Amino acid sequence: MNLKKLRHVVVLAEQGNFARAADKLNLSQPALSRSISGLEDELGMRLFDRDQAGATATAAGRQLITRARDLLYAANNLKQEMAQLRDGESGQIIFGAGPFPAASFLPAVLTELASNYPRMRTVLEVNNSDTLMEHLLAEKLEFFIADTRSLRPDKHIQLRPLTRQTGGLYCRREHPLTLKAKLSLQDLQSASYASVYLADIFMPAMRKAFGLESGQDLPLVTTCDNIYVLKHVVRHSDAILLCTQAAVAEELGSGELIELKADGWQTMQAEIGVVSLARRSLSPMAELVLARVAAHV
Amino acid sequence: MNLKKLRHVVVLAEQGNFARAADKLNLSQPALSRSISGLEDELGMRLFDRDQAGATATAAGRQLITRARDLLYAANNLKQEMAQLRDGESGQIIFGAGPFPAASFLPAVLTELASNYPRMRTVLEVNNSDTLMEHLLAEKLEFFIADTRSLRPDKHIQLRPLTRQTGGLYCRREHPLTLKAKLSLQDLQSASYASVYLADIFMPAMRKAFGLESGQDLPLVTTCDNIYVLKHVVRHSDAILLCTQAAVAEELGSGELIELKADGWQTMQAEIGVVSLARRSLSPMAELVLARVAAHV
DNA sequence: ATTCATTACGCGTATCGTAAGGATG
DNA sequence: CATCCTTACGATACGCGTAATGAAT
Repeated sequence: MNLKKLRHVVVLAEQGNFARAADKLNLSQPALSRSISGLEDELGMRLFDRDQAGATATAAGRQLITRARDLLYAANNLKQEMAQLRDGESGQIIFGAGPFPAASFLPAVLTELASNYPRMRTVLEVNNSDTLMEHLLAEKLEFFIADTRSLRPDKHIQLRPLTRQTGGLYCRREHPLTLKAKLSLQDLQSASYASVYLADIFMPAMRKAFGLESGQDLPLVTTCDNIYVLKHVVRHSDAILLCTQAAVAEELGSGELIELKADGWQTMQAEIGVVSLARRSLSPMAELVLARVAAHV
Repeated sequence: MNLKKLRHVVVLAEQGNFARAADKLNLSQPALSRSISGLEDELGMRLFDRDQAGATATAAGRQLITRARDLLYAANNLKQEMAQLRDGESGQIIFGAGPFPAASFLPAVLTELASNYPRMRTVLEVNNSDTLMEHLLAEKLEFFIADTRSLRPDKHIQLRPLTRQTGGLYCRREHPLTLKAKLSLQDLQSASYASVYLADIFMPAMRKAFGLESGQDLPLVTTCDNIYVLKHVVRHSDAILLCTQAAVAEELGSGELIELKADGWQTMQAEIGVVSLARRSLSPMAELVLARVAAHV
């Protein structure tokens, strides 16, 4: 007994005639005849009485048909549900992002997803890479998008490079340093900074960029993984925001924030990539999200 | 997508390993592998992530599995239900019987069915042949068992002979005619009778048996299709019961009723048979009932 | 080397379509 | 003879098992 034969039974009962039913099933009439009598043999009962007028379901046939209808309906639903899942028309995707992606391209991606796939639930966790990695390994996230430089290679982890974002120093228009024609590393060293949480691995590079000795600390006054919070701090204080350009593109455009450039300052680059579990395939929805991300990068 | 593949998915998810799942499915491991990846291709999604540890369902896989379980459960129920229907372990059979079968072998048949097939619903309509025929043609009955002599041949009707029952005249022990050594047709003519409803077609034969002219009426005082009612009348009056011997076997055995025999009286015989629709097959339950009937005849 | 899974290949069964064969009005 | 359904027969597709292959520890 399989779904195909059940469908044959149902359609035959509806049409009351082998030829019409076979036609509707895209089947030759003898094939339908065999299919039905095969099922009858299997069940050990007549399901239809045949005569020149056509076919009429027996009592057993009628009982089978009502149940078979339910079964076929459920099977159809299942198929549709799977198709929706595949096409991102339903279902849920949980992923993570570091502060820079979350502040640059991801808002636009989420906006697009929300309008084009209204039935798809998207959950985004914005956090620092360490926490994201922890959650990924616990399978709380399907993947995350973040600066991948601090990630140590791991065979359980799969890394897909996405884009580079150039870093910079950004301050408010009224910042004292904007008055100077030229800035030196000395000027930068004496300023105070706002930045996302920086992994220890970055510290040597940062000290080098700022011309600091290995014992000296970076002049960070505000650390927060939420770029929007940092932006607020920088707009209303003399702290300088240390982040990627893409994360402040809007404020640079409106003139709210201004980039500071100093002689000898080495521009740094964030390597934004997709991090996922090596032994877990990405769901169709995840692939869909990543495709939209790629389009917005 | 078919039930077989759904079962494969469910068992694989349960076992978490192709080899064990294949074993449980009585399948070779490569066959299961092909089955799963075939379904994955069909649905356009990965359902399982594989590695050396085994197979783990993806989000889509997990969703499929929960629905597939329901579907397989329903399909199994359907199969069992059909088997029960076939074996008479459930379901309903509605059939009819004339007064003579109802008073002779049918009580024993119904008793046996009730104890051996307690989950089978049996509905018996006891009535005269004309009414039974009407109900059969309206498909209110699946078949009926009755005296078939009055039935005119009809291509829509199928007739299966079952048994003959010899007719006779039965009265109570205290009946005046029992005092006479020998009875003549004259004696019978002056008595009064109780009988089931007799079709017009029988009248000439009855008149002949009683030695009556074609104008004369049969001396019937009580007509009822319920033999038990007639028996009561006969036990408490001088009416003579005209029926088959089988219908009064018990009362003859206990001596409550006595058979009257008259010179020149021609014994009549009821032709008991099964009447069903020619273009409707009998259900397995009907066949079961008829098999038990045959054993009791 | 062992333990997973997949791919290759040959085979048997199931299912199909065409064509021929009843049965029935 | 027209209209049903069933049987016969050859072709195809599908699913299976065995054996070979691949990947990972």
